[in-house]
Amino acid sequence: MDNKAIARVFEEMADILDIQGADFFRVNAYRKAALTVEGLAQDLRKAVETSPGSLPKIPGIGKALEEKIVELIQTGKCKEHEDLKKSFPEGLLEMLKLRGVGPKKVKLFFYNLKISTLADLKKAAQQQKLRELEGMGPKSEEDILKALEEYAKFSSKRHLINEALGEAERYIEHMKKCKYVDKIQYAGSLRRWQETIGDIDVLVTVKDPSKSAKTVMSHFLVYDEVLNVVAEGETKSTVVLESGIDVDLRVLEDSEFGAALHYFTGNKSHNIKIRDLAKKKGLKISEYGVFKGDKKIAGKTEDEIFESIGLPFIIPELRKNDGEIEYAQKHKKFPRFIELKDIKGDIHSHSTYSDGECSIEEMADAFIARGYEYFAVTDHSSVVGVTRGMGTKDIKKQWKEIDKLNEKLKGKIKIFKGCEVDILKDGSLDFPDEILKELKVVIISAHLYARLPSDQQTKRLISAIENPYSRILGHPTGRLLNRRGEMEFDMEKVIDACVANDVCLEINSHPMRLDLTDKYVRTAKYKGAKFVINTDAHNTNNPGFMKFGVGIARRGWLEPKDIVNTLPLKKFDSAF
DNA sequence: GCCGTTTTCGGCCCGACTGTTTTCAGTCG
Repeated sequence: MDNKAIARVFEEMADILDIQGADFFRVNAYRKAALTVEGLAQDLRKAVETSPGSLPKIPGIGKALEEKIVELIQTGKCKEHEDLKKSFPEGLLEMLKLRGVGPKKVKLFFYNLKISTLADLKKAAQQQKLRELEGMGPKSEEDILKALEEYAKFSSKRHLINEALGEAERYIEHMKKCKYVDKIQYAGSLRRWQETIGDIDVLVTVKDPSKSAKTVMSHFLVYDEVLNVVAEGETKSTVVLESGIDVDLRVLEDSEFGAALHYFTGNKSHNIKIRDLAKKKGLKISEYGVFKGDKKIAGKTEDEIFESIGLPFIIPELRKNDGEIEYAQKHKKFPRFIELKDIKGDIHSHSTYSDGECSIEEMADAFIARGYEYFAVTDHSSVVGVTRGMGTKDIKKQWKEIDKLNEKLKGKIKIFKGCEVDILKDGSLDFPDEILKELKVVIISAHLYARLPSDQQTKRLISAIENPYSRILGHPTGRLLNRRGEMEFDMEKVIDACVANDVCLEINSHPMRLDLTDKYVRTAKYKGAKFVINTDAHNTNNPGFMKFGVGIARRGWLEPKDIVNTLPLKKFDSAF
């Protein structure tokens, strides 16, 4: 049982306990533990193997939860979880996913009307039986039907970051057409550059709030793409867009903007910790500001908020209560993390020589437009049928074309010869050495045999990493967001092999991949790994994905020196 | 269930909006 599965068990236990009406703080402890376990880079299975019966101290995991983790790993089950499940029909938990339905309502429906599935619930709402229950009325029935429809339509998929960002930017453009809008900024998981996005939070300040706040709010609701208005208030409204994504708008006074920006950017557990710190200093922090008694002492900027509790500014990407607050307390200063402007080239791209949509020259123009000094063409090797990979003849033809283009584009951009060569089942590479040795950028990637047993997969990857021509391990876990999970292998051993063999780990910026992800990036950094951030561009628009990879790198605490393609051309050419 | 410069008990972030209510509980973020 891996970390993710353990987290799911804790989450499920929290849900069941919640419905049963268990102590709120106990329920919360399970939820917090689920989040913590899911975010851990360290594989708990391994921790239990090395020292059975005990785990390293993990914040939020005490004796009881630690025992459950050990039990889950050793037996695949946990007695208390099984017992809880027995007391409950399965469908009950799915009801919690409906908008506006929480544990109390599920309990109400189940114990009064024996409703245990979404289908039952729909029937009861249609037959107007829900309104007979305490606290329910015709409107709540209508809301339930709406929520069921929404759930069926959009399921529970999270949104890819490029889609969410596009929606946010278009919405903000719309808002800017309202003349009373002053400052406007998206916050939330999008501002943290999280890999997938649940909903979009937008904050605006208005000029002369008493007169114009209402106008701004109505402007928010009349956007073309709004499918549904979920909530509508004076300072806060929520809508669902046609694409299924929620947008929350908060209307603020200028003096509150920093406090609100901080509050709506941090994840829940970062915010709780910050508020807790403030409390210990005799202060109170809310989205409206920092208060000492009744007196407001800060709120206009985020800097003020951090300053009020004696911390340096924490970049949005780190605000997930993952050690950033403790680091800030201890060091009073963060290193300068990687930024988009530090990237000098993109060394993973495709052309019509394999599954790319554009010629090498078209790709070159796209990279020149981004101000890069170099890029690498790394088309696929032949084994992956769907990618129309290159054979030996094709790649030699490609070299000639690259040589010609390098003449033509001299002074504008340098094109490096490369290949995204497939890792075969036994760990050997899909091109012979005499080809590989001619290449500047050899990316080794696994596209096939994703389901090998973990041991065998680890061996396969390490054997490929040990090939003297390997330079970059491409999209290491092979996951596709919302579509398929990570390959199973021993990440720590693979990272160690990369460090030992001077192979860089790729942060693949494609929004569907974002692979490696932040937690592994951080582990790898502390093991001394080097990284590249690439877009895996298949057309001339894809180079724009670079910012997402940079976001992941920042979330993983990377500095420019950790990343090879921050090197200017000459240094890159001699050092890589 | 977790945790401790309020330390082994008694806390545990804080506020907006909604529907069903005549003052509030539930949900959400």
